Amino acid sequence: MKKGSPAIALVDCNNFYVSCERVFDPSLMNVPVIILSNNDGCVVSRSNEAKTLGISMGTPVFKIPDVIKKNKVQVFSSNYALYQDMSSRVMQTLKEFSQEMEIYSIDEAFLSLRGFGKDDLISIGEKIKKTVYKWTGIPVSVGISPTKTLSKVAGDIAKKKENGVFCVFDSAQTNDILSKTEAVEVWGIGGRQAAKLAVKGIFTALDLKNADRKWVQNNLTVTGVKTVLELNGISCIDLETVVPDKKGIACSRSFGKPVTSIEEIKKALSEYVTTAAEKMRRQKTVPLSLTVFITTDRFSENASQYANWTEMKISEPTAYTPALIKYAYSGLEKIYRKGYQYKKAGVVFTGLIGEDDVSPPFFGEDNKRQNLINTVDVINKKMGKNTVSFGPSEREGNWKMRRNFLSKKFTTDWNELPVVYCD
DNA sequence: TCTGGGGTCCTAGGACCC
DNA sequence: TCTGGGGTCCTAGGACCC
Repeated sequence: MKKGSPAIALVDCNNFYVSCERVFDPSLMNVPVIILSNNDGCVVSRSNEAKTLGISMGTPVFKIPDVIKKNKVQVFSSNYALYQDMSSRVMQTLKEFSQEMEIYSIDEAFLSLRGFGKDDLISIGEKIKKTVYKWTGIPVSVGISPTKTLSKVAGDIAKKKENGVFCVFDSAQTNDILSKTEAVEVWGIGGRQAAKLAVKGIFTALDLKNADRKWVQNNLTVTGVKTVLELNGISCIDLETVVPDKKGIACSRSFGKPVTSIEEIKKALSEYVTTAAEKMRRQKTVPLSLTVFITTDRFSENASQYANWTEMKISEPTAYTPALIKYAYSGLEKIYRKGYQYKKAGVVFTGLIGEDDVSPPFFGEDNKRQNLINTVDVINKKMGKNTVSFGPSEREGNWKMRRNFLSKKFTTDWNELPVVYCD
């Protein structure tokens, strides 16, 4: 490998949500732990011990009571406030190792380590792992290669290595590991594409690497071609070092229990709009349109089903929460039908443009609104979510999310800080 | 009783235009 | 027998990711 060649590290937090819980409760070490999705629905994070028990990703928790009971599996509701905060700490730490970094998801980041030799890379990887663990308590694994796609493969192998680091650069070694990787495990290849590939006799990542590019272009589009190139060590998916503004912002939730009245759905919607509007203001954008949707429980075989959505143009684009709540209500009134048991509702804001790009810009009355909303944002940031809110003041009811196994906000609430006892 | 949520990118096909 | 052709823009839907 030449000096100055591209090297990309994928740093991936191991079983991230479980690891966050373990930082604050060491008794969870070495025992099976699972974290549930919103409403305590599905399993979304598993400790290695839980994986060994055969609990798979996405399993509805109500289907595995026996496994949980028999093996004393520790169960937690999702504590996103905690996970997001721990994620920021991990990312801050990673920044120490490279100026060029892409935060890819809550628990993954790509780092450019261009210019280092292979021996250096392994020791840098080990140092990253040690430092993140020391500073945050979160275990990570590190995969390093010339492209993002190969680094993802390397990262999977790193998870099984003692030092948690794996590098792939020379081509014989690359071919060896790709021959042991199924095509469907490659980043960007899902179940549908894998099925198409199988028909063509492409089963492993190595088969895919050597596939006919024309055929791939015609059947898997340019995205597939990029994947193939990256497997060949040709980097064509760049690091996104600046976070691009979101082009759409959505907020939707399943209800804790079925909801029938429009009034109660309005309570839910006003909270969802509030959340989405805060996000839009944070990136200084306003929406051109809003979609509202509602649906009954698609899993319920007995109940009668209904689902509908409506999209509205926002004539004077704004991220002012009360104005957007009004839009959402009017959309809901259009699609709501009496006599159904609703299970989920949501809002989607699309066509987001810079707040300075709207004409006319804020003047007069709008200026007052702007000041008000800024103040609300500051208070909520300081004192906690929904300290001040718009919409119905009463925010309880069937629609509220179930979170029966929630841990504390150890890092984001003064009243719930962990307590350390010393003799 | 009980089955998550939030994004991105790409393409086919329709509408429209000259 | 025979219907013009080519370009752009928009959108719905599919596929993927964590």
